[in-house]
Amino acid sequence: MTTARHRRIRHDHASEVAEDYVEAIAEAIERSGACRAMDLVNLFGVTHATVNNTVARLQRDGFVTTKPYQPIELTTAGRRLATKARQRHEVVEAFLKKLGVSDRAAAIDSEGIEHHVSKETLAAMKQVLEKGWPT
Amino acid sequence: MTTARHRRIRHDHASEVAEDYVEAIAEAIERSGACRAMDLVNLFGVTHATVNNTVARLQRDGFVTTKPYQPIELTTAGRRLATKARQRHEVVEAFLKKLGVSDRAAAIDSEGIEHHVSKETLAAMKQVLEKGWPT
DNA sequence: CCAAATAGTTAGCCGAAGCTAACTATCGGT
DNA sequence: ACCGATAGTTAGCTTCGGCTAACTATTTGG
Repeated sequence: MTTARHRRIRHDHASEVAEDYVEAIAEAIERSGACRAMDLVNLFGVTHATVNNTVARLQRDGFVTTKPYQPIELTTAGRRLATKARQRHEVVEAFLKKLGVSDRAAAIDSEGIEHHVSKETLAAMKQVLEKGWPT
Repeated sequence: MTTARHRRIRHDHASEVAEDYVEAIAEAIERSGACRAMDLVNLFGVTHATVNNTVARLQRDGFVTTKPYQPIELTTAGRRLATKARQRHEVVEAFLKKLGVSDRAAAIDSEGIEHHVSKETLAAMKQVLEKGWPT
């Protein structure tokens, strides 16, 4: 029982970085047509070497494809994950704002929180955004 | 700018485990008078070796003291951190329940979320618990 | 009271996510 | 057309939070 809980926590953490990267890659592609490693370097504030490592893991796990000196591309699985992550992110951020939290704090907190929100909690937040506070 | 954000994320993660452990140690002491490594083994579903490593880090960082074959004790800093963590945890969990999330999901989600909730968001949640939904 | 069960320690391994340093490749401007 | 700047790669290191295996210490029950 506790083992399952524990594995969940570890796995969640392992995939958080993947979600963040894939989300960022999708955004970069939308915004500028392509995602270069430097976009991720600038966004996450890590070195190019770290971006390389992480993107290599994403490729290994089937979320992106890369060719030397070419932009990073998302696979179908990568696009799916990116969409899911962004939707969750948007709901959490909007919910926090509706709660009365400042834009700045909502932006920061939603980044951390989005990875830990279950389907059920997400649905409850969406409900509030659409229909207002519960009775 | 992004560098600061990044460091925050990394540091947050580093201290998440510390918070979880310290919170659990405080609970065990309250419940049974003392915290043995086995309590943490059972709670987190990790091996005794892992608990040993982690507790060693907690000691290095000044949150607990240990002596061979003795129960784990909290330092003042450890107790302070445990109290803070538990308060946050309780607020988040109660808030989710008030949102209409099931007890089960609220318990699980609050564990992940509590570490990412800023003072401001926590205050907003507390406000809701005390005074009801915002207008 | 002693053996077995339980608890704690130590050593050595792994993968993830960071880093620096040194290198190579590509692109732009004169 | 070249050279410097920018971008990408590779190698090797660190810490954290996991693990197994082998050991030692303590507690407990027959």
